[in-house]
Amino acid sequence: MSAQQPSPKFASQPDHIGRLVRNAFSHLTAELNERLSGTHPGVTPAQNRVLVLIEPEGSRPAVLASRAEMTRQSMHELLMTMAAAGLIELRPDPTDGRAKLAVLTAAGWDAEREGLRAVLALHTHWETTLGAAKMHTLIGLLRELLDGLADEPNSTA
Amino acid sequence: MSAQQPSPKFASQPDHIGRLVRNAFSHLTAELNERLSGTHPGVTPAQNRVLVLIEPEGSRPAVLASRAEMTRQSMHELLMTMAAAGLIELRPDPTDGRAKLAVLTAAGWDAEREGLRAVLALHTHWETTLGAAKMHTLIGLLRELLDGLADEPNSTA
DNA sequence: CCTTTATGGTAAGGGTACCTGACGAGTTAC
DNA sequence: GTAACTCGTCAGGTACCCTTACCATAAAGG
Repeated sequence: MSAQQPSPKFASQPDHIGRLVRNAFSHLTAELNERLSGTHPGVTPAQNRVLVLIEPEGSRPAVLASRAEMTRQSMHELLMTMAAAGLIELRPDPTDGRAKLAVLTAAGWDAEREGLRAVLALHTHWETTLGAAKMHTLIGLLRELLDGLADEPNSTA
Repeated sequence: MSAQQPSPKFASQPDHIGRLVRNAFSHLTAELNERLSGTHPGVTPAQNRVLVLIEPEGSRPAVLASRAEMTRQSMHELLMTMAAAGLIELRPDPTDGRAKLAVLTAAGWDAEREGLRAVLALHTHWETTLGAAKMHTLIGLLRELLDGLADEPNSTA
């Protein structure tokens, strides 16, 4: 079976971009989870992402789904959970008998603000760790990379 | 319920570090998935991560779990799936009656190599998009950030 | 030797976050 | 008015994690 273990392969693989981005993401979610654990325990990362997508007037689930790049069904489940948690309210859309509107409750607004505050704290933390200048460079490079990738017609798009 | 929608809040939130890292991670997984979809359809991201952790002589599930920073149980499930898929083989550890050794099969070695190749291709792609010099800077900054975060005694650690 | 204590795997049961496919109800276009 | 489309939603499934509990083996102490 294991006919081939020629190279060390275990040491021959330092930090590549994949591992770095993955680890940064891990740190990100871990730190955000921790920062939010004391305040709104029930608000999951996915829910937090949805919170900031909901407009003040209320948003349609299908619109949110496309904004968040997921299926209507996934968004539906997320919204049901959030409604059960009291973060949003689902009311019928007066302009369309099929549709509904997801609107933030007071608790939802609070949760959203907490989430943004946590992101800001994370930013500050990382900026302290890395230094303001380097942080600025890092953000610029990431943005440039993502813009570049988004502009490509082929592949993942 | 929605008693407070004072600030625009929808436009007032540009690219922060959280969104950037998250998006980079999304691009990463999407691109890797696509690159790997043609070759070994059954190898999931989590499995790929485990593949590179298995030593040539075979590794104990408990060791892999701590390396991957998950519970023994989660690693166990992952390994069972991978064994069913023919990527690894679980044999009893001759030096410890309780333990088992996960060893890569030929298919496992192939899958691992495909994974690494995909990461390399991704690196090349991003390097092309961003430019070699900037890519180098980006990698350096990410590594520096992660090192800095890892050195901190408090919080997430 | 024999018993306590640690450790390795694993069975049972949960939960989140996604997916596809199908369907009825309402809307829009012809 | 009916055909085509879109909306939310039900049903069912997958990947990847978790805690709790149990049993077998191993190691260490008396």
